[in-house]
Amino acid sequence: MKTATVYDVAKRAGVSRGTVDRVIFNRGRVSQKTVEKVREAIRELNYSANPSASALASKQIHCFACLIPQHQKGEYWDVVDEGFKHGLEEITFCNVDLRMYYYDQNDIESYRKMAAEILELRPRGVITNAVFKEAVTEFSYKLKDLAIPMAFIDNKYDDLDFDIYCGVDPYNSGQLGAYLLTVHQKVESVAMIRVVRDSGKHADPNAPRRHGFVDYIADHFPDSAIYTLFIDPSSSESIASSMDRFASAHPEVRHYAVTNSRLFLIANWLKDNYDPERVVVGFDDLEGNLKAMREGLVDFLVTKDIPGQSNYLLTNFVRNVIYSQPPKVKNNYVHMDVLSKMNCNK
Amino acid sequence: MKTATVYDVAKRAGVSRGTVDRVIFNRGRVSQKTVEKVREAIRELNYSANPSASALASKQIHCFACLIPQHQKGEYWDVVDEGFKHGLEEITFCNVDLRMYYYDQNDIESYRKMAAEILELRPRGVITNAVFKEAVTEFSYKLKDLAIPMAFIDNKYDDLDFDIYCGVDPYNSGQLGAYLLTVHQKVESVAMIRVVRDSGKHADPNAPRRHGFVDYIADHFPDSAIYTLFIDPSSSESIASSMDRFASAHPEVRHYAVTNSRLFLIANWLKDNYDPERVVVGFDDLEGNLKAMREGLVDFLVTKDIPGQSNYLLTNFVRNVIYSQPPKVKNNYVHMDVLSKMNCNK
DNA sequence: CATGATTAGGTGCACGCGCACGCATTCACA
DNA sequence: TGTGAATGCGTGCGCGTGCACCTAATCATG
Repeated sequence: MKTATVYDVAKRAGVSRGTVDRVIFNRGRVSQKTVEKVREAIRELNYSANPSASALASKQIHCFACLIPQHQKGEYWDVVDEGFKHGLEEITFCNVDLRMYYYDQNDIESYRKMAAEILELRPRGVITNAVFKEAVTEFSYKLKDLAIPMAFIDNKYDDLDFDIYCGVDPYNSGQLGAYLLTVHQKVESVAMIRVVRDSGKHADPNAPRRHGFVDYIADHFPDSAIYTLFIDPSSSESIASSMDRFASAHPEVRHYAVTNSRLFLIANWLKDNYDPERVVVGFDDLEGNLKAMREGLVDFLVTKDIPGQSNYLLTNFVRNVIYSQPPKVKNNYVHMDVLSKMNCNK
Repeated sequence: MKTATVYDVAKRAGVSRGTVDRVIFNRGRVSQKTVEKVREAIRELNYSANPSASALASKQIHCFACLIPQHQKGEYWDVVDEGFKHGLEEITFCNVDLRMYYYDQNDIESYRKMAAEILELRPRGVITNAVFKEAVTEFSYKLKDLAIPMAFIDNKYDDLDFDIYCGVDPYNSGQLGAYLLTVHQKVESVAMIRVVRDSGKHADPNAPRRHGFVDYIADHFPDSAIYTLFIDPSSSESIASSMDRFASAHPEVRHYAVTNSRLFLIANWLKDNYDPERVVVGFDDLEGNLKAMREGLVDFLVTKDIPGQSNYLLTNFVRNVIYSQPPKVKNNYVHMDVLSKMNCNK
């Protein structure tokens, strides 16, 4: 079965190809009556542009902007970034130019500054994550004024307007971590390791995951103690001493969970203080975390396909925007994956 | 940066576009010297055809054939099939016609018959899985004679010629299943449930997985007994009675593994004879298996992205064949995934 | 050496679309 | 009523390929 072309639509509507083109792209210069005739013909013939021909003919470069946290090599957002790069390659034929912008997770003003730059760029679409409620909300409203669609990656604010989202259900991921930490066991006390942050400024993005974790433990082991332990990522000596202090204060604790993505920070301590009885669970398959797992220091990692997620989001978002179609699924909750020493090699 | 076109290649090689075209598609009618000049120019300019323009210009329909086991709705190969369908949609602009052929897993002659039909069709490429060593080998040789490339899905024969493979490492998956069955526990005896087959005719495709499972148990629990229990998929009453018989003969066994994909066959028995102390592990996220997991009858499922795997294989294979490029990675070992009650909802 | 077949290579067109340009007709306003 | 601007619509070209068709040179053969 042959698909309809602009020419078919034009013939059916009794106009020329140029007019059909103007209607499709809302370029104006068409009378209301004609617009409706053309729309009708498009609907009747179920016309949609041949993507190959579009890409070939259009010399226009579709500019998209992405605003995510700045990061070091190997960190969580670095892997997200890779996924975007990879997705970009998949849609080369769409002539997409993806501009990356990075903000400082501890500085809401840096987010605002980058957001302003993006607004000036007037891209066809924007991807960002949910961090500073206030700043993201402002940004979202301004984008809406300019009719620029927006997508959330990794986490989102449900009350804002966005086209598409891709990420895991963080509360559920916390529950899964707790399940794996305690499966087939009796548990009396659990240590939950957090990273100190300049937390006055913004909501901790890991909070929902932590809540899932805590709720699961409380539900299934109501008599168990949950200790929270803060470590400072900027100093490895301070990490070791924090861990030492905790371990000697609570020698009975065998179950450790790191609810953020940086389990690798305590890998050295786990190695230097190895205890075969200890159970350790972490999140996200960063290279450092995987290394710790291969060394037998970690029992389970809860993760997901991080680059796959950003890849998926980008390619779908771009397609939606370029061909002005609504997303098939707005909220894409990615599948959580469990890694153990037996399946942690890519 | 502009990508090179055929025209650029032609200019560089000092020939015309038509000659470049003949070289790329091996249409002959070009002297050896010129062929090399053109190849050289292609390499230097890192030329690859613009997929949009190719798709637009080519009216040719690329016919591919796929030969996999016949199946019922919801079974393993049904999910594989879905992945192919989905992949086909992603590459609509490539004008691919994928013809599906199905054989009877218990009848090597049915494989031969379908293979013969495919040979007559002369497709651009063939996808199949490794089942009947003899028949697949014959098929592979005949395809090679016709210069038709071949891809393996799910499992493979390493000594045959194929372009690309996609599947899990089955031995490793068996090990992972054993690990999850026994993690954090002392194990004295294990039941391994198999499906009776017309096993004289062909090698059991699940053998490597079973070996991985058995080896892991033997390595980590040398004193543990491993019992093998056969069930007959065609009769649910016989399944129940087999299970009953085994359970009363070996009441001490708490660890059950189903090493094929049909854990769902014993779901009813597990429910009717529920034992909170029992640990159950299975393979593959078929709908029936997931249902059993949601009902709390199964502790872990080892699986992978089944449709994703076939989708990936198809899209890459087609691209390789159409643009006559070698695959980036020939052996694609897909990541194994662990499902528990906490992450078994899509 | 004549003749036809074969080999090596070039050229033109169509694919479906985006977009720049061009040409009428109508409208606003002096 | 004349004139320039705005409106409504049609046409032609080019994007990079694939492929059918054409030409010139070479070769085999009697």
